Amino acid sequence: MWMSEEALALVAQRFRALGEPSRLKLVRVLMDGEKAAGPLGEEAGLGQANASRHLQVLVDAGILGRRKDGLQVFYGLADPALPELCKVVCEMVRRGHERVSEALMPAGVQESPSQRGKRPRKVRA
Amino acid sequence: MWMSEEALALVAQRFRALGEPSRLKLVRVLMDGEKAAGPLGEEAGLGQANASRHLQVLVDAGILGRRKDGLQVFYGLADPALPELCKVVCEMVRRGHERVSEALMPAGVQESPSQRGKRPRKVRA
DNA sequence: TGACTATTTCACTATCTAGTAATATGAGGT
DNA sequence: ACCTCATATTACTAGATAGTGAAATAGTCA
Repeated sequence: MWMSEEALALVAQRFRALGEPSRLKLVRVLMDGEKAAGPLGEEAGLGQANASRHLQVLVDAGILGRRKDGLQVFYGLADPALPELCKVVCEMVRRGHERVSEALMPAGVQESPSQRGKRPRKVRA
Repeated sequence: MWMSEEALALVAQRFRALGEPSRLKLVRVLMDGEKAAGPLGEEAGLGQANASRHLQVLVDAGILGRRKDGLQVFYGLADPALPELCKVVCEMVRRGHERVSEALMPAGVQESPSQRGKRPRKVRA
């Protein structure tokens, strides 16, 4: 329709890069401005090696950019649309949480009685 | 700062749910309107079990909603902001792809010469 | 050059995830 | 009740990923 297989993979890559709490912490710290890898990882509560790898993932996904200055490597947001993006998702989460955490329905869509409280089975907690 | 640990996990969950090409295909199909699981999975090119599981992930993440009608289960987008969200990310990808796929820099940020073509090493293809 | 420092990479384990085939569940029709 | 269809769930395998600590690498300063 309106997207190639390859472009789809790129979009997925970006979404997935933002799909780990640790990486979101890094991004959040960088909202205030660029920061060196050391303090950045520390502020996000990550080990050094771990932070480095997550930063690499974010750079590979085009979320972050890097700048070397002397001994340090500074990271910063690579796209001005990123705060907007996070804002949209945060609002989605907020909207979603006004309702019961499961029963999120699109307009006019309602769950059949059989799914409500009938069978606890194993609801994939 | 402006987000609890728990909220961060929820945001990450949503991002991660959109971080797989198969799931993006499902979402893309649903842009036109709700559809039953069978045709939906088929149109996305997924096996039955696989589609079902991906749909569950999307519902759990609050991306999709479901409606049972007789034998069939119809899925639909659960949040009106979703198309907007995808649009923003697609534009990010487009912007990022105008440049060389690696050298995405934030404003005024430039890579040190040592990182450019010097060490091929193992660039995490 | 040589020592020092910030950062990245390596080795490893544990956890998670995608995909597939087979089975179970649940609703309708006969 | 039985049988069938649509969907969901369950093993199971293979591959990816997070986390950690030790070691290597790149850059700076004496």
